[in-house]
Amino acid sequence: MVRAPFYDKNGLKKGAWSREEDEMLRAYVHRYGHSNWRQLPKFAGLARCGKSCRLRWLNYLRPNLKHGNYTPEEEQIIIKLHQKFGNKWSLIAEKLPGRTDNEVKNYWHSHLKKNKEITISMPGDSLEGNLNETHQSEKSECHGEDVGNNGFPHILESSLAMSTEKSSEDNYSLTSNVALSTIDNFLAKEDSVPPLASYEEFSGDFWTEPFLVQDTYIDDICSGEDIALLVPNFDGTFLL
DNA sequence: AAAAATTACAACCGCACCAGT
DNA sequence: TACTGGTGCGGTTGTAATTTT
Repeated sequence: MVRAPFYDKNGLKKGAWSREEDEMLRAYVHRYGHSNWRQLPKFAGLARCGKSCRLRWLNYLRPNLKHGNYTPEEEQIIIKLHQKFGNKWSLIAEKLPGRTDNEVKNYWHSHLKKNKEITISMPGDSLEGNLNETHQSEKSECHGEDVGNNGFPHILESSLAMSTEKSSEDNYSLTSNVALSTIDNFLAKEDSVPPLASYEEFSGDFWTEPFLVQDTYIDDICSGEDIALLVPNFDGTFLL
């Protein structure tokens, strides 16, 4: 389902990431963080461009990410927020702990876009008005002090309790009443909600503070001695 | 059973924004 | 003020997997 790996004219690898590359990137970020994505692949011993490393980390290797199995609640949030914000995927993803903008975007295009006509006819919504209005307020609301806030009640918890079966147009109608009331509450207090719980637990400032992980995670990535062999120093040498 | 069509999603690309100089 | 480098975001592509014919 991914592009076949290949090397471009500059010798940089493109396409699908191998397990080894994932482990190298994960181990490097774990050890040194990612203050400079452009330099990172060189020090990490990866034949990738920094942009590719960043994308791989953000969309796949980051801790606390969820993959697949969107709950009806999540589905409804995406629909609602898309009505409100339009294609502001990063903004929408902020409200969905463990989801990335890329994943939300993909999900929208592959699952929800076709339901748009149904969705926008739901009562209580003034789509155009909301879009214009919220895009105006968005700058201050989402790039200011309230960025990353998350008032949505227990998405992760409810996700676990819910069936893991993928949502469909059928359960869309079944769950919409309950889900929408929850989501409306969520959206109503959106301006005063706390930061993403999952990331807060992980680190006070995910991007600038040292990488903190659970023991299980460390055990996982350090289980093989090859990992230790792959961890480079900033001077270009490698730790053994 | 095979071919064709469709779906799902990881990854790439280009552009915009921001900070530093 | 203009330029440069780094980063983030949104759109798009490529292709494996799945479904339909």
